[in-house]
Amino acid sequence: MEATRWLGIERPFGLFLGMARPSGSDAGVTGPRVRAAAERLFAKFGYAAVSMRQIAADVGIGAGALYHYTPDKQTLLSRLMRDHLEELLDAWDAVDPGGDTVARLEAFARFHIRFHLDRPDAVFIAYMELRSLEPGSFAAVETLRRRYEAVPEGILRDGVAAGRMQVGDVKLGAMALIAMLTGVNTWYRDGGRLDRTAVEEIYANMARGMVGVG
Amino acid sequence: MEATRWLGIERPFGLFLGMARPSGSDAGVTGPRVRAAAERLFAKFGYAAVSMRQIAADVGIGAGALYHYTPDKQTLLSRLMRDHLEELLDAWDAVDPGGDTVARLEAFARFHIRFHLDRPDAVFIAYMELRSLEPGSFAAVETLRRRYEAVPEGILRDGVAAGRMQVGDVKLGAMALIAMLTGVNTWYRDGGRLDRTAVEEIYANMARGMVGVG
DNA sequence: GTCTATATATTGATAGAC
DNA sequence: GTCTATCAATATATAGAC
Repeated sequence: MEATRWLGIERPFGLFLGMARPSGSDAGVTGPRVRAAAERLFAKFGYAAVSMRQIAADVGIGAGALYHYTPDKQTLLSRLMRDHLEELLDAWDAVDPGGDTVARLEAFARFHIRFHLDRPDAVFIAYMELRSLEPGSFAAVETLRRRYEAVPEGILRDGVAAGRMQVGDVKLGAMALIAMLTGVNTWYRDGGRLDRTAVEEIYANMARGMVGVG
Repeated sequence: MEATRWLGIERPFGLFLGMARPSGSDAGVTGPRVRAAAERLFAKFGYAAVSMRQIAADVGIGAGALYHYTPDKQTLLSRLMRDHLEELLDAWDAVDPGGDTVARLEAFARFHIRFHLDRPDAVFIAYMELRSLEPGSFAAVETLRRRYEAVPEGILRDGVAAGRMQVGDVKLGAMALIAMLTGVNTWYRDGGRLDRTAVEEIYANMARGMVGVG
């Protein structure tokens, strides 16, 4: 059977199950690969420094073919950032233990470190490329970011109200906590002196001390 | 007198004191203006996104004239970063109170916030454009950054040795402290709910709690 | 769904006039 | 010290063949 016939003729999808797919067809898998390549390259070199050709080359397709998966470069960036923050919010909702405020604080600290260490590229982009967003996307991302900041803020407010925590200012305490925890991404490397669990434990203790938990 | 004569004829420098300078002559002041424009634009849009033409336009000269002040764009960036970190180290040496470890910790926290809030553009560049540096410049900047990290590390080590502080790991405590303090730059704005002194006070307290100062 | 070819704009850096 | 003109490279995005 000639390759040209394979490529040119439409066939019912089921015919390809378990078979080598014709090389021109990657329905459903190229999209995610474009996304992954963009995330990796944007994090490594910065949005402005990465060309659509670089992304295409990383995926293994031509530059023109990229535009079947995103209308433009800007949309590629803004979708990465929005999806990252929405996933972050959903993930916390799924693990929030509720109840005791000190327990929630510790759970938040451990969750934040774990989630962020698992996605260093997305985290870096979400913090560094805000300036590369057009106004509309920027506003949407800011809203999501503020919703996440409200999480530790709520925990601290409850903790102070319950007399379990002492902090000069709840809002500042939340910002300080997030900055401290996110900072782990700048130095942690797998295989280093301390593993993730040890790091989580140490930071959870510092988080407690920071807000006056005796 | 014709403008062409003013521009074309060399004159002793003293002749221009107190007079309007001929428009083509800015000896000694254009250099710093190039530097300032680059710092502002790199911080706002990112190194890769800023063109030499943009910098020149901001200064009010043509693109070609820029190359009298820097051999290339990369040198402009690396000099900004190195100078910033050297100034940071010198500034701490000038205010380090020495002696009591808890007093030094508080002094460091206040100093770090103050110094960084005064130079938001340089700080942002120093943290975000490491990836834009060529290997040689990168190594030099990393060395300076590590020297600064050694400051809080030394304070914590002394504090733990003196039994005044408790921290799970000295190195992690130093990194957490720096990240927490630098984070102020992401949200602080003059004229907001709290002024700089109030912010310094609150963060100094959180810093103490973080390392177990009772 | 991918390719090649291309339109149009912009980039960093240099040369030479004044 | 600044200007104008320019080179060679590269950018995003589109059009149309297969």
